[in-house]
Amino acid sequence: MKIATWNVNSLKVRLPQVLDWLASTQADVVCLQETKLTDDKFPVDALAQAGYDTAFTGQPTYNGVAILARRASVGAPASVLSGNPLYPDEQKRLISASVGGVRVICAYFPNGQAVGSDKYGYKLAWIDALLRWLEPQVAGGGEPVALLGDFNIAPEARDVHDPKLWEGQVLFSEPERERFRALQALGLVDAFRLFEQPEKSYTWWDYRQMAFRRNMGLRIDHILVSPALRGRVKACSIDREMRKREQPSDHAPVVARIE
DNA sequence: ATGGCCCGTAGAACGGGA
Repeated sequence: MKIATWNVNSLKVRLPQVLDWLASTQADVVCLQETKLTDDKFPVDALAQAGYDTAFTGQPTYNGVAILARRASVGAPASVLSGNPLYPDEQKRLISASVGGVRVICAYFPNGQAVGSDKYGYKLAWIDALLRWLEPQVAGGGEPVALLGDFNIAPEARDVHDPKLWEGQVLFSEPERERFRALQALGLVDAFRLFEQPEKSYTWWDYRQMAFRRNMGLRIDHILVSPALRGRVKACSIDREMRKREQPSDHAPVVARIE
């Protein structure tokens, strides 16, 4: 089973690319972030025609997350839950569903804007609530858990093109990295780091400064798996191809293969 | 030295992203 996460930065704009990418990768489960679509505008039919059943939650202009499940291989998303019951939030950043025997959690962590800002405080509180909600799910004897999404956290120096420049900045500040470690302390494992990876592997590059061509990026999109899945992960990689296209998302997909 | 882009909502700039 191939599972993936991709911040598409508007599913309306990116739908043709998403359909192309689904056709070429044949991913079984895909978590999307920043759909920026209200539910009435979600492209249910186009994705169904491509072979994917969907679960989604959105709002005007901002945020929005979705889980796509390849009907022929894993069936439709089941037991769909929008949001975190421990953190009522009008921002649509979280959706989870059971797919292919895995509890798939699709998350769009808040950006935080600037360290010390209100949005930064919201980011930390949002993650703390996520931790409280996840703990029993990861520890419990239920379905194995996969947490996929745009975490808006670069966990280590090697995940940042210029760690000195980014030290203390939002996305790489110590309180954010500490929370990433708290997710790991629950038992969740960074699938990407289970394998030998190229140096300077990133998932996001600013649209400005020709950042992609210069590989000035951050690794902020992640796939974390619970202990029961760890041994079943056979590969994990960043798919840079879509970032090379015309009118790309600023994020690249991350893909993991689970046996 | 600074900021340089893209998207949505607009129906011009601006908030937000990261």
